Amino acid sequence: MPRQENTRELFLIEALALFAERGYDKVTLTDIAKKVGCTASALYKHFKSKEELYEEMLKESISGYQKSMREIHADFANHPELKEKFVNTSEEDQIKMIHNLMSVTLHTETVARFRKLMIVEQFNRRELAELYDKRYIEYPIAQHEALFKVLIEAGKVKPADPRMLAIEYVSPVIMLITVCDRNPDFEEKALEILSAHVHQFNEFHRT
Amino acid sequence: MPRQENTRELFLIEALALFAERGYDKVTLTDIAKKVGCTASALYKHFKSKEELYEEMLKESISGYQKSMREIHADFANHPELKEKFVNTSEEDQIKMIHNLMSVTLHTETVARFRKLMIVEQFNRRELAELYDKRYIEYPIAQHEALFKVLIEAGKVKPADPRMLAIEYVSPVIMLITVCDRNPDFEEKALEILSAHVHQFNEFHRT
DNA sequence: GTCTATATCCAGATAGAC
DNA sequence: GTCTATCTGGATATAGAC
Repeated sequence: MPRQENTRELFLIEALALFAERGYDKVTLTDIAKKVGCTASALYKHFKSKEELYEEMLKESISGYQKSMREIHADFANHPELKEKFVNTSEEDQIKMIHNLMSVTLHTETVARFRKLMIVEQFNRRELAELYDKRYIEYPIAQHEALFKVLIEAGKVKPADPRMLAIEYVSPVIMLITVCDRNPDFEEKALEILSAHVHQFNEFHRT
Repeated sequence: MPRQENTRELFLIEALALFAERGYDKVTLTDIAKKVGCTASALYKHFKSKEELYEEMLKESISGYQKSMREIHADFANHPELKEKFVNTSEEDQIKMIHNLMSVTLHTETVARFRKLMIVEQFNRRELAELYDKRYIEYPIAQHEALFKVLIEAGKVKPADPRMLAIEYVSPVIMLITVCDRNPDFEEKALEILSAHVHQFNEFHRT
C-alpha cells in the first residue's frame, strides 16, 4: 500500500466493523490490516498494541455517540415549538415515527455495529454496559416521559404517571430491537406489532 | 487428582461457568482444568477438543432447558384448575408472581449463566439466538396471551387483542431482566417499576 | 509509513509413563 | 484416567530495509 495519512482512521473503522461482527478475540491484526489494505506491521506505527487499537476505537465510537446526542438534545431544547407538534401528532404520525426509529436504529451501519459490540462486550467492560443502558433504555424513556407529561397537561392523554406510560410505550420497541438484531428477518413482523401496539396504547390512554 | 468417574460432568459444569463469565476465547483449558481440579491433559480423555467440550456443554444446557420447559408445560396442561386460580388473582398476587419470576430468572445460577452465554454468543451461533428468543420472548408472551384470553372471556379484563396485551404486559419485564443482567444493583429499582407497571396496567385494562 | 523477515509467546493438542 | 514433558501452530509484536 502506498504511504498515506488516514491509515489510522481506516484501522479504527475496520476494527469496529470486525470486532462487532466476531468479537475481539476472533479478529486478528492481519484480518484488520487486510481490510485496510496493508499489513499488520503497519498498525504498530499508529497504535502500541491490539488492545490500544481497541481502546481508541471505543473512545471514538463513544465520543461520536455523545456528540450526536448533544445535537439531538440541543434540537429539542432550542425549539419549544416541537412540543406543539407532538401534542397534535396523529396515530399515523406516531407509527411513522416509531417505524423510522426502528429503521435508523437497525440499518445505520455504524450505529448497529456499535450496538452489537456493546451487547457482546457488556460483561467484559462495565462502561459499555452503562452506555448501552443510557442510550437504549434511559434516554428513550426520559424522552417519552417528557412527551407524555406534555400530552397529559394538554388533556390529550388520560392522567397517569408519565414515567410509567413512557416505560410501557417504549419497552416493546426496545425489546423488538433486540429481537431484530438477533433475527433481521423479523423486522417486518416487528413493525406490524408496533403499529398494533401504538393503536392499542392510544385506545386505552388517549382521551 | 485421584482417578474418578464424574470428571466429564465437572468439566461441563465449569466450562459453562467460565465461558459465560468471560466468553469462549478468553478461557483456557488450563483455567477450566484448574477449577475441576486436574490438568488440561485430562480433558482429552473426555473430549476431542476445546470446541467439542463447548458443543457438549451447549447440548447439555439446551436439553436441560427443554426438559424443564416440558415439565412446566405439562403442569399447565394437566391442571385446568390453574385457569380458575389465575382468573381470581389479586394485584398483590400478580406482583408477587412477577417478583418471583425476576428472582428465579436472575438468581438461579445455571439459568443466569446460560442466559449470559446466549447473549454473548448470539451473533456467533444462530441456535443460541433462536433459543434466547424462544425462552425469553416467545414463551412468556405466549403464556400471557393464553392467560389474557381467559381473563377477557371471564370478563375480568376489558376486550382487546390478547396477544398485544401480553406483549405490553411482558415487555417491561423482559427489558428489565436485561438491565439487571448488566447491572445487578438495579434489581430493587426494577421490582418497584414492575409493581407500578402491574398497578397501572390493571388500572387501564381491568374491568 | 509500509514492507519482509523474524522473534516471542502462549494455548491447544499429543506422547508416553504411571 | 491422570500426570509431565513436548510438539505445533498461530497471533502479537519487533527489527531493519526501503
